[in-house]
This record gives sequence, C-alpha cells and structure tokens, in this order.
Amino acid sequence: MSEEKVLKIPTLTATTASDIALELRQAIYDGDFIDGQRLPPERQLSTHYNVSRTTVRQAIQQVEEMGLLTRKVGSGSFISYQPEKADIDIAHHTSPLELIEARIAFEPAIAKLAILHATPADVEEIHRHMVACMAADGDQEIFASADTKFHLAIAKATKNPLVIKVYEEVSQFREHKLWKDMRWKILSPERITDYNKEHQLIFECLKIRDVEQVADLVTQHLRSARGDLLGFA
Amino acid sequence: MSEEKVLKIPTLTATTASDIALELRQAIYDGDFIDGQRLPPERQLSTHYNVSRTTVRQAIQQVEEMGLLTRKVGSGSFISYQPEKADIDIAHHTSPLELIEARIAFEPAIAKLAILHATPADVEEIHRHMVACMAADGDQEIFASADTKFHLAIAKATKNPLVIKVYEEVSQFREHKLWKDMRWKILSPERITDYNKEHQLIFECLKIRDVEQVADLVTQHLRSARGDLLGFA
DNA sequence: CAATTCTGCACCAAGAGTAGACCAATTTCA
DNA sequence: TGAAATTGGTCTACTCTTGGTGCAGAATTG
Repeated sequence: MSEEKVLKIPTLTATTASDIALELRQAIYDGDFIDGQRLPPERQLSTHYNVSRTTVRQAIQQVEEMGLLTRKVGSGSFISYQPEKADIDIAHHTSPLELIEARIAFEPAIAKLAILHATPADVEEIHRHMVACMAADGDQEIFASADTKFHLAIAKATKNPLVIKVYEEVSQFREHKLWKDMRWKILSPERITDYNKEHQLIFECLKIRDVEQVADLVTQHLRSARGDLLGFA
Repeated sequence: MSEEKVLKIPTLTATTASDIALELRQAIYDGDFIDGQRLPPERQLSTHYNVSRTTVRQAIQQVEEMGLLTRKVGSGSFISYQPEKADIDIAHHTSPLELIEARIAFEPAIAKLAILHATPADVEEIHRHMVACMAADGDQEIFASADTKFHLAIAKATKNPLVIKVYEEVSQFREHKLWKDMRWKILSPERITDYNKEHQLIFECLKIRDVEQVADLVTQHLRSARGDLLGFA
C-alpha cells in the first residue's frame, strides 16, 4: 500500500481569490476530490499557490458559499459534493428516441465483435431466439421479449463480460414502462414481419462470419426501428 | 483562460485515520482480504503505518461502522464482507485487452454522436481536458486521469443519459487495480506524446464537426492503445 | 496621493494524533 | 489444567495541526 497520498491541484496563473476559487470549483466538478475528502490545509495551499493565506481563505469561502464544501476548525475543509445520483434518474431522463440512438451507437460494433468470438454453440443459441421471434406470430408481448433475448444473445456471443454487462443495462431499459407503453403503437404485425426478415439477414451474416455486412445490417435494423418510432417508416 | 497546468502536492498529514480507513476499505473491496479473514493486530498495524494505535483504532472503527468487519476482544478484527457477485465477477473476468476491445466497440460511435449534439460549451470543456492531458507532461498518473476525463467529456457531449452512463461504467474499469498496475508499463513519455497528438486530431474533428473522420480517428487512437498493450506498437 | 487590496504575523480554540498504562476476553502452549 | 502471551477496549495527559480572527505594514491601483 502506498504510504504517500497525493492530491492533484490544478493551477492557473491565478493570483486572485476568485481565480483560485474557480479552479477549486472546477477541480471539484471534475471529480478530482471525492465527496468527504479533505482539502489540503490553508497554509499549504497558500504556499502552493504562492499567495497569502488570507487570499486562500477568501477563495475557500467562495467555494463554501456555493455549498461545495464545509470547514471544521481544527480539522480541515471537506468536500461535500456528490456529482450525481442514482440510475432511476437516468431511466427518467432517457427518452425512447435516445434509447434507440444509444442502441444504434452500440449494437453494430457489438455484432461485429460477436462474429469474431461466437462459437457454433452461440450461433445456435442466437438462432433459437430468432426462431422464437418468428414463432411469436404477431404477438407483441412475445415478440418483444424474444427480440430482446435475440439481441442479448448476440452481445453474449462477444464473450466480453464488460460488453455483456453494458448491453444488459441497455436492454433493461427496453423493459421500462415508458418504452413498453409505446410498443403497441409501433409493433404492428407488418412491422414484426419486417423485423423478422432483418433478423434473418443478420443471422445469415453471423453464420457466414461476414464482419463487414453485419454492422450495416444491424444499423439498418435499428434505423428502421427508429423510423417507426418517428412515425415515418 | 491562460495556460493551465496540473501538479501534485502531497497532503501534509499523509497518515490520518480516514486515510488508513480508506486504504483498508479499498483493500477489502479489492479482495485483498477474504471474508472471515483476520486483520493484523492493531499494534502491528500501527507500526506498519507508523502511526499511533489510537489512530489505527479509529480507522478500524470507521471501517467497522460500514459493516465491513467485526471486532472481538482477545481474538482480533475479522472481515465480514462478500463482494457483490455482479461487480466483482465482471471486474475479475474482464482483461485489459477486453476493456480496450469494448472501448473500440463503443467509443467511435459515441464520438459521432457527440459531434452531432455537442454545444460550443461542450467543445470548450473537451478542449480543457485535452489541454490538461498535454500539461501532464509525461506524468502517468496525471495523464491517465486527464485522459479519462477527456473521453468522458466526449461521452457527456452526446447529451444522451444512457450513453453517458454506459461510458461512465466502462471508464470506471480504467481505475481498477488490474488496469492501474499495467499503466506504468504502457504509458511511456513517448506514448503519452503520441496520445496527445491523437487527442488533438480528434478534437479538431469535433471542432469542425467532421462526423466521418472522427470515428476513424477514435478507432485508430484506441487501436494504438491496444497495440501498446500487446507490446507491438 | 488616497483608497483599496494583499501580505505576513501572532494568537485563539477546537480537533486530531501520540504515547503509555491498565483491563478483560481469548488463544496458545507447556 | 493453568500460566503466559496476545488482542481488543478504555482512559489520561500531552503535542501538533487546523480553521477563525484581528491588525499593522507593504503593494497595487485609480
């Protein structure tokens, strides 16, 4: 274990209190300080910035007034700032369109990785879910569930735990209420048929390991989903 | 804003109760102690940390209050913590190579999204972190920290909460023990210089909103990182 | 030149760390 | 089984560190 801890303190050619305050604030926002962490003592900061302790105190006071830290006599100045909270916020702040956008960003590359790493067993697994999608026979609920599993199976075929976790997180959003509520509007029997055709094309690529084409197909697949969402397929 | 540099200063009191508590906590989280294992005796820890026994006791008390261990008079302090399977598993089962692979999969698309959504303020923010990367001046620790922020700022510019969260998750892995241990081998001053040049190219694309080129540049950037990892730059 | 700001210093009180001794529960070992 | 060693729990007196405050002189600014 390291004996010497270091803090990274950014410095400008700052001489005034507000300059230093700005930097401290920026450093806190950047996450250079963990919540609850102690700032270096004022006397040390003053020598570091090469200004008087009074100036440093004023700077710290400004930051304190923004509620980013609290001071304790005899103890030190402590950061009190949590960058963000919970995932619930994210669920509430992500729109269906943003979800599709995120999937368009991630899934083509995932499919490419999948092709490179998928074992025959993985291909079979993916095939199973594709068949399930087709067997849904127009039933929205069943199709949506099978579709999620189909895409998830592709992610799993990458064998990359990080990729899998990330995709699980994304796909979990598809089960979110907001998204579910939209589903019945979009997933007409005709659309489901279209999606199934696209699934088949993607699967064909996987089977013959066509790395180049699969990304395009997945992109196209998700873009048609986005088109449906926007109402002009 | 004038030139910004980053430098580190050691904390005056390198060994406080909270610091030691933090180290212990980290060690437990990192799996350095198995559940049920006994901590070294307080007296031994105090000589190891070169600190009074009182301080060690306070540190242990803090860890105890988090429910990570229990103490027994005459017997010792025992770890009582089972890492949540999900987190630990993924952290333990994702190799540095897989991390890079995941980044290669995700980041080019993120950069493209960023170009489409970034406000001038976002571009400035990204620029700030790019400058910080260059100001690191070969210091691995500082560069790595600034580099993470640079890429994270790009993700944030997408304005897509889901994308941001996913990338935060990925980037969190970069702070993991395993990866940190490799860093000093890879980040030679020459590599840092190269990376900075690549950062500049990426930033130029962002600035002129060159959607086509940015994905290629990011891919190239990460591929050179992968190359360094594999040892044949 | 006058006003303002910054500096350097001394002192205060609160908090935190140190060193040591002793107690009680537990383990170790002859 | 019993004594010795080990370990966490508690207490006390002391030192050091840290933020809070005030003030006189230097530096800066208009």
